[in-house]
Amino acid sequence: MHRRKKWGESAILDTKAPAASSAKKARKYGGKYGGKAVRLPFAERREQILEEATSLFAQHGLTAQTRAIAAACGISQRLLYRFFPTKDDLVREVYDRAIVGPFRARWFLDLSDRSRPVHDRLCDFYTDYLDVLLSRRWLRLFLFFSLEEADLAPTYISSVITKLLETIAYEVAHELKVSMDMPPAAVHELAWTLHGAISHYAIRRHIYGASQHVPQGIVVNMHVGMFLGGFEGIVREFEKAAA
Amino acid sequence: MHRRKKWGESAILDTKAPAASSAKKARKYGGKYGGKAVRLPFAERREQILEEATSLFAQHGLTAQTRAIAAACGISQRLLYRFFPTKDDLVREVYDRAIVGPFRARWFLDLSDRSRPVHDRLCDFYTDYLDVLLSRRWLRLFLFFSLEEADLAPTYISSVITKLLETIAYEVAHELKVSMDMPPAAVHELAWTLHGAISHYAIRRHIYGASQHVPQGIVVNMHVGMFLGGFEGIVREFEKAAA
DNA sequence: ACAAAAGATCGTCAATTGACGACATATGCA
DNA sequence: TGCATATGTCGTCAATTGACGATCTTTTGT
Repeated sequence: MHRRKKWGESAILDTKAPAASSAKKARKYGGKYGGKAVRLPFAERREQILEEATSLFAQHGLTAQTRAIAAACGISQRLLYRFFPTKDDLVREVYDRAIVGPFRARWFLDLSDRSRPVHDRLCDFYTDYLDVLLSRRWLRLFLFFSLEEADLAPTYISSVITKLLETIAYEVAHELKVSMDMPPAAVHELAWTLHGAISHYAIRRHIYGASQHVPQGIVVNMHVGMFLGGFEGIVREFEKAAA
Repeated sequence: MHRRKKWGESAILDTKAPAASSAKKARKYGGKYGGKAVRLPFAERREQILEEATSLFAQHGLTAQTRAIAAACGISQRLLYRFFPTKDDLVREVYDRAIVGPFRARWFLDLSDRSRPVHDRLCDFYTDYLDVLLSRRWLRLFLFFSLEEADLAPTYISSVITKLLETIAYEVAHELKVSMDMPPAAVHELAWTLHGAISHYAIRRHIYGASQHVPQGIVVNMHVGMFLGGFEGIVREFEKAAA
């Protein structure tokens, strides 16, 4: 937001909307349309719109303009409304696809595979999780949704993440042979110390532009090691405090 | 963003701009002005504007309208431009005041007070830090700035936080009597495991609306305990890997 | 070949929004 | 008292933006 952007020079819509017609507006439909866009079948065009909308929302927030999305697709703005009744419908579908969609059911299986050390399972899981979910695009989208659409984000958090936290906590407890006699909320907070630390690592990398120096593998290892190293002590302390 | 908001019913500017004049626009200046706002000295009005702007930016993002800010102050929109040449100038000053301002120099002193156990120092520090800095308002503002104004946020992170991370890491290393023969970036990542975990706790509380069940004091204790419990092992492992 | 369906565009409307010129009124001070 | 100055408002402009009626063009089925 440098000074006021000069009128007509949009920061987002720089792809130059499809020819504003050289002749002012003399002829109405002077024989031929600008008809440039290649004709695509319904489903395909719809995918393309969702894809471009996702990118633009991730870059500029949910306020990214419908005109910019159309320009990115190489189509007229009006055409968007043949696929989505309102911008809000488009926004919601982007949320379902790009936020909730990428979650992998396989993660739960791999995390529960007790034939491998839990340390390795956690490192592998978070390496994958960072690449697939905690990417720059996903994170920016998620934060924009959380900040601007308070009613959508919680859905995602509560259901899937909770299950993930419980899986992690119980797998670690099993390998360390400690019992977890604490209320569910406490179990969640315990697992959040690892999950939150790694999530924040992704946030500072992708959102704040920091933590670029130490390789990701080392960082993941450090976080997992810290978690496993402190886990038993915390559980014992919790049981002592509860007694 | 439910459906399309009806025209004229702004989600943000609901304070009804100071009387749109009952009579359509018949009389131009019909003898008396609407002159409602109490007259304030320059500096005082300026403070008020910054305060209201901060609140609105935190709630709705940096796109909150100048008209809404003016309405919140009970003044005309035009008056804002007597204090800030452009909206962008207002935004930047809000950043300096509300983001960078609240940082306490005292934190560094208290963290370095070796007459107290480092566990207590860390718990006290993060309790205060959560209340003062990682509040809902500060966090939302910081995230909006990070997402929408990529050039401002890094300033804050790099200078102050780095110093904080180093202080914490070295104080813990001193008490645990371990040497820290590792590159600065690694020291930072090490301290980030605690600082990031707590920051993320604040984010999920204030931004995602989660983690409301376990009392803050317990959570802080858990994070600090986890950090101290895993610290030594990680440092040793790092030294082994480097050898 | 030809009409209906599907894909795509033009032009425009009304609300929003940052900015500002012109004008009004209260306050302080000589 | 009287005017210069500081504080404040009105009205409006131009660019932006979601939405949509009216039309045009290509494809498809018979």
